[in-house]
Amino acid sequence: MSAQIIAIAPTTLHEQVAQRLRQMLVEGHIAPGAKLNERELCEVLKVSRTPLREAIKMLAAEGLVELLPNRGAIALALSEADVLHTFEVMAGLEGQSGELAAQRITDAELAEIQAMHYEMMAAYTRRDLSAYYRLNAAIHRAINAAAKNPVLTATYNQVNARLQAWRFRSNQDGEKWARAVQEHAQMVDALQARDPVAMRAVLLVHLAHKRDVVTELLRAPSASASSGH
Amino acid sequence: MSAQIIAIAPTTLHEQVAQRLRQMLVEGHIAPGAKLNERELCEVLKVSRTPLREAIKMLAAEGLVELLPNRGAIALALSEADVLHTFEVMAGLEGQSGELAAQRITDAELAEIQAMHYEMMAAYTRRDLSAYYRLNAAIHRAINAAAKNPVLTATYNQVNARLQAWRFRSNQDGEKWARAVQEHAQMVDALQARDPVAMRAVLLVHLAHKRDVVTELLRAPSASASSGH
DNA sequence: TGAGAAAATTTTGAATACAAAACTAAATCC
DNA sequence: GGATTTAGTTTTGTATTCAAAATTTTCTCA
Repeated sequence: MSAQIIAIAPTTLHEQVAQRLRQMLVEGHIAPGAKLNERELCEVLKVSRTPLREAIKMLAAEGLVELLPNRGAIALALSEADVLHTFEVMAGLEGQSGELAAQRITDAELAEIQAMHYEMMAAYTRRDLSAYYRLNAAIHRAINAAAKNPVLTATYNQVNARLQAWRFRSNQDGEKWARAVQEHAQMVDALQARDPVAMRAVLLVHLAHKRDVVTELLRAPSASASSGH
Repeated sequence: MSAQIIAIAPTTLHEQVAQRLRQMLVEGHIAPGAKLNERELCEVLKVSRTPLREAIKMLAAEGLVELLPNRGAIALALSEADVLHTFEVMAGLEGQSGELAAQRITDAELAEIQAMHYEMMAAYTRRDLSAYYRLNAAIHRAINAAAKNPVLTATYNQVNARLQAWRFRSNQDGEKWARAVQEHAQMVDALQARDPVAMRAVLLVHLAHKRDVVTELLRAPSASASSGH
């Protein structure tokens, strides 16, 4: 009881600041390429520069911001080539996640993923984009967890964070959405069959398609206006 | 000319401190699990606490140290399970590196890797462990570079850094050393044949064997005494 | 008017100062 | 004597201050 309170207890200030900045970057409140003004952020976050700067250094190590010596930090702005490279790595990590998950998933974990899959189908049927995104992310997280490798999970999350700003606004059209849903069904099948090879294959295809959706969007100049939230 | 000087020019202090700490951690000058005393490190590195703390935060984000709220930082101390998990991820990343390298390597890059391979064979024949390590690392770096994916390279380097402290002292016996050399020959063959599947397979095996060498060492309590340098 | 130089301002980088938490050790009590 | 409490010290976390670099603005001169 008291142990739980301690576990939840407020962490250090720089940790909290890092968390909030991460959120602001991922949700696009700080635009890609935008300068992180220390004075401004101090006022917004109500902290002094010391913990703010420590947080910025952490985000730099995570690859979410870039440090320019004597010029502060700017929010990560991925070029198209960067996006392709990042998706390539993500595909490898997701593929491995799936491969390991198929080997290590428990019946309970599988049942939960199946349940979330049905919920996602419901959201898809209703064209409820917000719920769909939430469940989609939860399923991918669950697959990752089923791989039972915390290092893989951490690496995956870190690389994935850099893409979140884009995925957040990836409003795919009907055909591609249907395709993604179908791929998700194949994932559940592969997990049920405990087939690592099939699982890896599905996830590689799935990520390649996600990549195509994002790069298409990247080429459309009106991209910045669209958002599901 | 002057542009090059500027490019090499001294970076910020926290960046330099991070670099030196990284080195100290990887080379074991700071033992795994040891506390990073800020006062001490300030004196050793001749800097104030501000840039030191910023550097420590970066290393924490990289996973080289662990932050304990109100207790400072300790050097990463991997359990055997951590090492296994890390090698699993490394295998995936190296496998992908090899796969991509086989598809994208240029003739010049291949020639250089072949040359380094022969140099490594010479070092092996002379049982020159130091030169062997250096060339071995250079070859793996070259394969990674041939994959032409900077995100993959960065991810690989970051995960790999956590294992460096162990590899540094992985004094393998004759039989395993011979096996590793043989695997390297297979890599060169696979690259020459531009065979991504074979390349991936060789690297997965190679990493599995490296993992076995390190875990064996990890179980031997006298591990801390041995070192090749 | 406009390009370039110089001064003022802002902003970042680093050191110092202060506050709070954790650790150490002495002292007290049973 | 041993355990516990309490005072003292150390160490970490955060705020503030100082210095240097970069940016902006103003001024000068063609």
